[in-house]
Amino acid sequence: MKKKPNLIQNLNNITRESEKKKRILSSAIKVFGEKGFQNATIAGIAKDAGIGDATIYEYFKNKEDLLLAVPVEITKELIPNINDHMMGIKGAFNKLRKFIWWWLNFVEKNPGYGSIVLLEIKTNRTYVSTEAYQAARNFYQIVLDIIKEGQEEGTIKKEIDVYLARSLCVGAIEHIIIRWLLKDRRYSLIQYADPLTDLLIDSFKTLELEGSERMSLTSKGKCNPKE
Amino acid sequence: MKKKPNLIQNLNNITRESEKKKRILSSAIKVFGEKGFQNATIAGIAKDAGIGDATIYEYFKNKEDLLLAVPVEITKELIPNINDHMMGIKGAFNKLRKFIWWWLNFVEKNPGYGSIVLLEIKTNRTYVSTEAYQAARNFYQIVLDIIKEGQEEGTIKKEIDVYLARSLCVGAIEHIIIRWLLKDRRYSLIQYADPLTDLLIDSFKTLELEGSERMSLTSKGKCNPKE
Amino acid sequence: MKKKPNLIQNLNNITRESEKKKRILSSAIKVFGEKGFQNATIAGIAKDAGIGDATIYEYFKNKEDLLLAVPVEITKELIPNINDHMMGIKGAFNKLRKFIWWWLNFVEKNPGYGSIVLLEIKTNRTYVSTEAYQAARNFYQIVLDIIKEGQEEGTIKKEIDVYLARSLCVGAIEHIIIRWLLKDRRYSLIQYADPLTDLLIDSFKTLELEGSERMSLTSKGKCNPKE
Amino acid sequence: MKKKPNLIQNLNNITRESEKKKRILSSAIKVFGEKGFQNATIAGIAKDAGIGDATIYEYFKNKEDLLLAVPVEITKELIPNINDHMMGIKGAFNKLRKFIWWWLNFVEKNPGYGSIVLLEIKTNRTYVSTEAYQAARNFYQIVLDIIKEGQEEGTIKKEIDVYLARSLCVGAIEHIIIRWLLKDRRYSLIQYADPLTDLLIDSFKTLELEGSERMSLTSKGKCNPKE
DNA sequence: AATGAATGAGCCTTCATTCAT
DNA sequence: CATGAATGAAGGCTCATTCAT
Repeated sequence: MKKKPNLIQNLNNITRESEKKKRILSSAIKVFGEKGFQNATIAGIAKDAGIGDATIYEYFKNKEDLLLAVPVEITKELIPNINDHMMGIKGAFNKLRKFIWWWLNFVEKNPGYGSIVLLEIKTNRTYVSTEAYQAARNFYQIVLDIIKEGQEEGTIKKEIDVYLARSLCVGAIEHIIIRWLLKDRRYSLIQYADPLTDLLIDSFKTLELEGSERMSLTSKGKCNPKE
Repeated sequence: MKKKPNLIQNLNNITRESEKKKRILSSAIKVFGEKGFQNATIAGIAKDAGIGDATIYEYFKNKEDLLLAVPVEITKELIPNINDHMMGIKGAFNKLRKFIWWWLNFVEKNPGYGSIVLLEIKTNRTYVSTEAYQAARNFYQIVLDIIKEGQEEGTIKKEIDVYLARSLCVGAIEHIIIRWLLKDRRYSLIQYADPLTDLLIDSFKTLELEGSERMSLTSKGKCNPKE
Repeated sequence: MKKKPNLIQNLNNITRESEKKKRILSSAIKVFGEKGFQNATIAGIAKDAGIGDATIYEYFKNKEDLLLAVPVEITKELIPNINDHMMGIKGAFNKLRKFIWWWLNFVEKNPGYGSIVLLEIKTNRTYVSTEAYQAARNFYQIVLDIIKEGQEEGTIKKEIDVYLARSLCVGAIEHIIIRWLLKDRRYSLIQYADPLTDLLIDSFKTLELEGSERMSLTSKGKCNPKE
Repeated sequence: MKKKPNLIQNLNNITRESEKKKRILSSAIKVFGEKGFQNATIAGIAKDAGIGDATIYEYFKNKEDLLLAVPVEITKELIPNINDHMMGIKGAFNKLRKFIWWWLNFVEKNPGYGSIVLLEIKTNRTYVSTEAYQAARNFYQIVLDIIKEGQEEGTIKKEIDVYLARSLCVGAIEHIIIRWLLKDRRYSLIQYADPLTDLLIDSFKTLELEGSERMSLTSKGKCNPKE
């Protein structure tokens, strides 16, 4: 009674369905990101998406499933995207700098997504074992790879535990992001990219690097060559 | 009928009232810590404390008030305690090492408290402006003071932004703790204290320190004196 | 599975929704009327209406809103109804007699509604400023109009304060009804209609009317012509 | 430990006890009158009386018992008081005028008591069979006696049903009082005494009285002497 | 596929009442 | 007597989920 399906629409069915799914996901990011998981309602997300409540259950098992779908789906696009950005960059430290900048920039542009991952998913006991949690964490595999690369190329101390080094990177980034998310968000996130990277490089770099490679890394000329 | 009062109990009358409040807080830490705020119930906390549901409302305004009371009350004891532990320690890096160890050790012994602060309070938009949130964050003022002290004594680079440095410390510590809280907690937290401190010192230290002070700091002899 | 829909039901779709609302209102009148507002429960009303508890909240904001909806909704039907009954009746006293009879008769047939208006709404401080209270009181505007009409036609003393006269009418009617509601309700209310009207007419009438018009008013020949 | 009882205090025990009871009753009238039965709390009444919650239960069985004690106790003082005021007044109509004035005046001076009787007791199904309800209603026995006296002395029509006549009086008085209680109470109640009495007298009086006795009753000279 | 009306399960909170002191 | 700390019982309300259309 509502709309007669025709051939073309049927042909497009597959894509159209995923488009509606994306619309739901988009509204979910928005609403979950603004209100948090508990305070968000299915009705609210459905209304934002311009669909009926029950329609959400056509695409997602339940409210939790919808929340968890966010990082799973988004990460699918995120990792190719960051990999694309990484191409052509040489050296672990240059890559690290790029990654940190890229991540801070992405969250600043997509605070809803950042909220969901950092405020909802990553601190919820029940989500540790889910695919969503893995997806979010796998994202940081990139950092691990960078550190390993640095060790292989000799710029990062070999005696450093790579997982601890990753914790240092990720912990600092996330800490800065979380503070920003909880505040008024009026200041820019990306301003932290370079200073933070500098600190991390100082922490990781082999001693021989002093005064040499680092020079080319710091944009602000903060480094102090030995002589 | 429940317990025969004796002289000592009578003498303790004044303290006994606050002891019941402490019993509630203790159960709140346990239950909130295990199940999270949303999944915890007042009935569950009351049962754990061995009291009636309504009694909780004699001491706390509501469920949220009880949650927020946890960091407020505990921090009151925590800061004097850590200050006490800090006494007699010389040098910013030695203090930092001690602090990290102390904090990791405390959370390992009190995972419920850690859960409440890191998983409930610190990532909740609605609690940002509360006294509880401030109490939890004020705890890290200690780190800030240590960093400033290091800059004054010349062991920490003066060009470092102290707040960024604190974010590095706190972010890393919390990241390690959160992972531990969400996992099975079967491994020890304090094992990260020294390696993490080493990484942070490398990040903060003035270049001239190479080979001198740091030698005495690392217990594991990881440092590489320039020769 | 519950009931097979047929054509007629489909045609009634629009009305069916308001029919469910009416069913809730009907149960609310019954339960509130029997137990009073405080002792009535949403669960009880829902059960009486044969629906789930939550369904009530689809149609009414909360318990209080449901109570207050009763006079608002009912009065909408009541006033046209009484106006219809008044048509074709000449003279203020004849109208007054009819009104009193109609009102007593209505309450006798709908004691639940009477209870809600007279025992819950009209004696509750918090409901004075509500639409419900106004609706219930506006009903008595009819009495005011009758009295004014009587003064214009010369049958009711012009020096009488119309509002005081209304208080006399309404106060007496309500007093009789309240007593009936609180008793076993085994006696008939409408028996009071004529005697009460006679008393009121004696109170209101201009002196010249003695022995003339009133004769035709009293059905029971109680009047005593002057000789 | 709190206060040492001495002989004199012990001797006064009996009176002191009833004084405390009166203090509780006084606070009950105040709090019940202001907030209504449901919204009033035992704690609130106890606080107003300057005693502990549990003390109320030393004098009254429960909250309901305390409410119902109000009219029972007060009426004990009220009826002798009004009887005292009635002394020396001749004629049913003069007595009626006095009674109406006295009652309106009393409520205006004691709105709390009026609220309890008219808003809580007299409209509550559960209190119909209580002593309190009877006490409140027995008060109006006075009106009944006045009407009977009027019939005996020939000033009130003998064919009037005395109970209906009482309903007319009581209904009108209470209606006026209830409106006043629910409004801001800024206008005076006693202004209604004379006009209302005049209306009632017109309703009750035997026809022969026209122009004779009524002359002396109406203060405003509204009467129309026969010649 | 899409919907929205219907719902039941669940929990916080209040407060009259009691009892040990 | 007087008390206040302790409590159990009870109910309104929300919202994720379902199902008939």
